[in-house]
Amino acid sequence: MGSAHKREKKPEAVRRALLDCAARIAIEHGLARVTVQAVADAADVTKGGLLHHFASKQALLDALFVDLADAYENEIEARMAGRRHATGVFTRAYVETVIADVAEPSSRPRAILAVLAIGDARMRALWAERFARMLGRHADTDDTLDLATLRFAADGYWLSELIGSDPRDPARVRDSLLQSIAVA
Amino acid sequence: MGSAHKREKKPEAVRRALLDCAARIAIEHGLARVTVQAVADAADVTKGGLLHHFASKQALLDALFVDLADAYENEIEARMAGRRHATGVFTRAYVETVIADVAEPSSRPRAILAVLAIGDARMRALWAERFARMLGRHADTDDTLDLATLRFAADGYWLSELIGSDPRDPARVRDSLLQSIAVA
DNA sequence: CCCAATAAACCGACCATATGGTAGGTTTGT
DNA sequence: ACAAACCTACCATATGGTCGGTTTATTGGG
Repeated sequence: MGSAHKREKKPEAVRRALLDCAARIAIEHGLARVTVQAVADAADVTKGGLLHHFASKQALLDALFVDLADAYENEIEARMAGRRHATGVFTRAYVETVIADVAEPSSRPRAILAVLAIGDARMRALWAERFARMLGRHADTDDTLDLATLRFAADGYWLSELIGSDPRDPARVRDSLLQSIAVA
Repeated sequence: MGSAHKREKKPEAVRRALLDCAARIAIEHGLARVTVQAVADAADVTKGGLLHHFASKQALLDALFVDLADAYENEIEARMAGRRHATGVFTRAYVETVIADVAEPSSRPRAILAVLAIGDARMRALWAERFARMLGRHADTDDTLDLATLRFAADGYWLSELIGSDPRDPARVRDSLLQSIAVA
């Protein structure tokens, strides 16, 4: 409700809340129900309040995309830190990150990212470009078809969990995939 | 334009056109732009005309879902026809079908299905249920984790092609996956 | 074989609501 | 006092949907 102007002002927190709420609505109910009003309500702010932080709905979604994509990439890079620069380092971190996303029911950056990217053609391009850059950075260690296939498998598993079509134990799938990297 | 009431009436063709146009808009521009008006325009019918065939927008999307899901399942079953009832028959047909979907730029039932299912929580449930049934029918030959992983890989590849994040040659990916089935 | 009568396909205008966005004011922080 | 955060009220448009009419196809009786 509209009482945020009487309480303490913490714009950074509100901005975060707006992004989080938009993300939650997107996974829980679908992209179509991510309206300015709905997000504002969920974040306990008025529409005007939201539009103060984000110039438009597009800006909101773009910001959400960037926010999630950054978090996602950072997580992968973080998992790579300290490991030997060898074949499959990137793929290993990638698989771990993707599987971790399905294991964590709340806050699923990957899932929301997909809902955004699949639902909107514009975001697809952004995502493709970003991913291509990320992959290019590790082309020397991870550009084989076999490794790509492992990443595909992780993505496919992740997709199946998002939809709920073929439930499998995350740990088992992860171990199975990581073992294949070791072999390759 | 609204001139369909002067020309020959072929309701079946119009119905198909409506479904096809809805599908096309969904992949090309995103689910958000699949409006009753847009679909009607694309199919060269008025809104009233569309609402005559489908009681509501939901009904349109539901029908599209059923239509695509049926076509998809039928294609898999068709690919299985005549093959020995042995380990991996279903997975083999599944992989072939999914890869064929990315190879065919026009008319991509799988892609549209995903756009629908990922974008809307309700459809996700429908898809999950349907897939579970299909899988259950072949549990005796295709319920191992290894085979599931191959299906995941096909899905992941397919997803990457939808977004355009990691382009690979379909035939190569397919052969690589099918070979793994033979081994397993 | 013709021709009403009936049903189905389709249109056009209209409606209520939801939506994204704007403008200007009020409250809080510095 | 000044600016940033936030709200209220408002606007134009888009959207899903309804309703009654018009056009085409089908069908049964003479």
